[in-house]
Amino acid sequence: MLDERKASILRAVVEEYIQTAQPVGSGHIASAPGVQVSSATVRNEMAALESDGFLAQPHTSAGRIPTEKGYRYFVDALTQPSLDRTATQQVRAFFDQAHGEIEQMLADTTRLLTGLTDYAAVVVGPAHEAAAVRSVQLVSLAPTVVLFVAVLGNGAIEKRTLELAAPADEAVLASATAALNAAANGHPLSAVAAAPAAPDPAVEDVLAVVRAAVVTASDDADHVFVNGASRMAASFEAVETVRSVLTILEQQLVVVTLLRDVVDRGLNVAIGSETGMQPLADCALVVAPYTVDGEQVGTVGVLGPTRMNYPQALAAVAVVGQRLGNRLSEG
Amino acid sequence: MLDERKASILRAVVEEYIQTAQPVGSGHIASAPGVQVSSATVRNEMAALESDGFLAQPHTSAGRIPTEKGYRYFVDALTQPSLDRTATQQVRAFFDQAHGEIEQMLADTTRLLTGLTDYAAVVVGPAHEAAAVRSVQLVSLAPTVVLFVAVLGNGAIEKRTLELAAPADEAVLASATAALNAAANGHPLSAVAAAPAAPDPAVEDVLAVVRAAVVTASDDADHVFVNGASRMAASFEAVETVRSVLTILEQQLVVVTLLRDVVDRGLNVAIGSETGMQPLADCALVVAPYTVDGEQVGTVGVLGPTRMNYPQALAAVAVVGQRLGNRLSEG
DNA sequence: GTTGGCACTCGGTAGGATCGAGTGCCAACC
DNA sequence: GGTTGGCACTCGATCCTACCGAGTGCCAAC
Repeated sequence: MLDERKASILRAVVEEYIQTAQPVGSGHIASAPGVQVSSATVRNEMAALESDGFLAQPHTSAGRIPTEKGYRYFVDALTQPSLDRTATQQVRAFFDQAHGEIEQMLADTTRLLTGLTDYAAVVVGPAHEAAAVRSVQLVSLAPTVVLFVAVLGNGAIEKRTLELAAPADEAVLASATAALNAAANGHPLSAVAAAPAAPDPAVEDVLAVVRAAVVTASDDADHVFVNGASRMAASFEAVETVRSVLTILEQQLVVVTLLRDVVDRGLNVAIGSETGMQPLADCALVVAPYTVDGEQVGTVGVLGPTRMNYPQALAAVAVVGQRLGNRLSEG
Repeated sequence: MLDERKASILRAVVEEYIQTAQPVGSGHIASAPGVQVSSATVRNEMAALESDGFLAQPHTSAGRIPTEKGYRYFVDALTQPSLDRTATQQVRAFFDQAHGEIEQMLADTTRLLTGLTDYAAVVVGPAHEAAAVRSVQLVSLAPTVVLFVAVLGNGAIEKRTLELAAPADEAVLASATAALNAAANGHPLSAVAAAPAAPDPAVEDVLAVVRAAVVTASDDADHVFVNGASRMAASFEAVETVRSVLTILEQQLVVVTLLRDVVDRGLNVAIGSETGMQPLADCALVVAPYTVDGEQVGTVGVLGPTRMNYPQALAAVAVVGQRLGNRLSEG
């Protein structure tokens, strides 16, 4: 698409702009290592890159800045980037000591990612729908209030508060619990809905409530972890931009959908309008799905300005996603 | 402390400044309702208020802005403020339809508060330490990995992943579970640690691990819910201020401590340096503890700029805290 | 095709004038 | 004696102008 020289000039512009946030002129590029032509030639090439839509000029007598298309080309042309030594060590250390609750671990993973990249990090956890149920229990909280608790194979817990029409005594709850365990154990949570009708009407009443409660899907939002939103404030000059981006990050459901969309499109980077969200026009999103036991169950990602350090972010996200998947597969 | 006229001038300045964010001059005050003196008199009074430390001048020929001391006086002089009709309705509607998981409800409460006030909202949930255990269960996740799950009386769940030295079979876990239930049922979680030694060494091995795991206090951070951080970006001009405030809000442990400190000092408003946190110098925090069954178990609050709408924020926080306590007491 | 040269553009900065909101002070007033 | 109108003064904000310089596009020469 682009000849070798145009490509390397584009790369130099992107790299310089990422670093300085200033429009870059032909002079800087000409004196950059790897470009052995005069600034006049660079100017010609830059003019061509501009008319091809890779670069833009804020105003006539300024340098060039990359367009979304320019960033896109730059990213696509990247060779598989790798993390530097200390970062690799940091990731290794993190996953070596990681333990305990899966939620805690996912939350800590966002912290790891913000630490590595200095951008906002997002981790979408495994949907509970898929995990096998290990144990189900009904616990009475008040005469007509019962808590349904399901322990899933990955250590997550799914619970629902149930309101019963009539009080249920311990014996009823116990036999309902037994029936639910029989139906669900080893199966996904939805199997609870298939629990067979119980002969005892009191027990059946309880089972009916449980069946109904289980089909209302657990909120996706339960499984999103966001960290480092404050880093957005360091990425943008305009407080209004910061506000609108933060507003997006606060809507967990939107965040999940966003990541899912990007992953489904087979991308690992979404730049500006590629995110499909107008408030993220000045942002770029780098994502990587992770797999547990060979199955893609979640996503890790970072959100930063379009002028983000793509090589570093890509490497960090890829490595963390990989490691997280491994860690969850053993756990 | 201040004579009637000074007080009403100070009040007028604070109200005007809260609304406009501009230094307010004597002219505006003189033409304000409730002040029946000329601007010259107002000037004299304002000069006095300044030398008493209630007002400050950004520069010589500008109007006055309130100091922390000025805000403090204003807040202390407030008569118990009340919410307007629509807001009251909103709160009532919210708590009427509130149901389900306690965590979900607390999270939704932060949304209610940001909606009411347009400031960042914080809710600290009841500590799990105090709640009575309703049920305890050990669930095997992997040969040497067991999940300890305790259901608490308020519907919350406390869980710990345990690593056993040796695999434990179902029978061992069942009898350990029984022993734990006997020890803990109806008592706070810490009672688990007092479970008597079991005769069977295999069971006792498991119990030992559980006892050890339970004493490591569950993280306070589990119980903090923050919402509306994006509103901070609307409150400040300087992106750097926004960043530092967001950084604070991201550290859940810091937020809990902050609220706790303020409540412990018996305050319901902490202005600027009263928060004790340098990055919050331009912020004010309005808090209210809430009680469940007569006992103070948590806190709700909003964080905004020092020039926040104190009457509204105080009313919202008070009402929401009250209602939340009631709701949790019945639940 | 590449390069040095050159006229041109235009944002950014600095200096200067002006404006006006607001002040402090003072003399006059009730 | 407290209050008030008047007045000189201050100083940030705004606007204008000049100027600088980084950067451009174009062209003729290599």
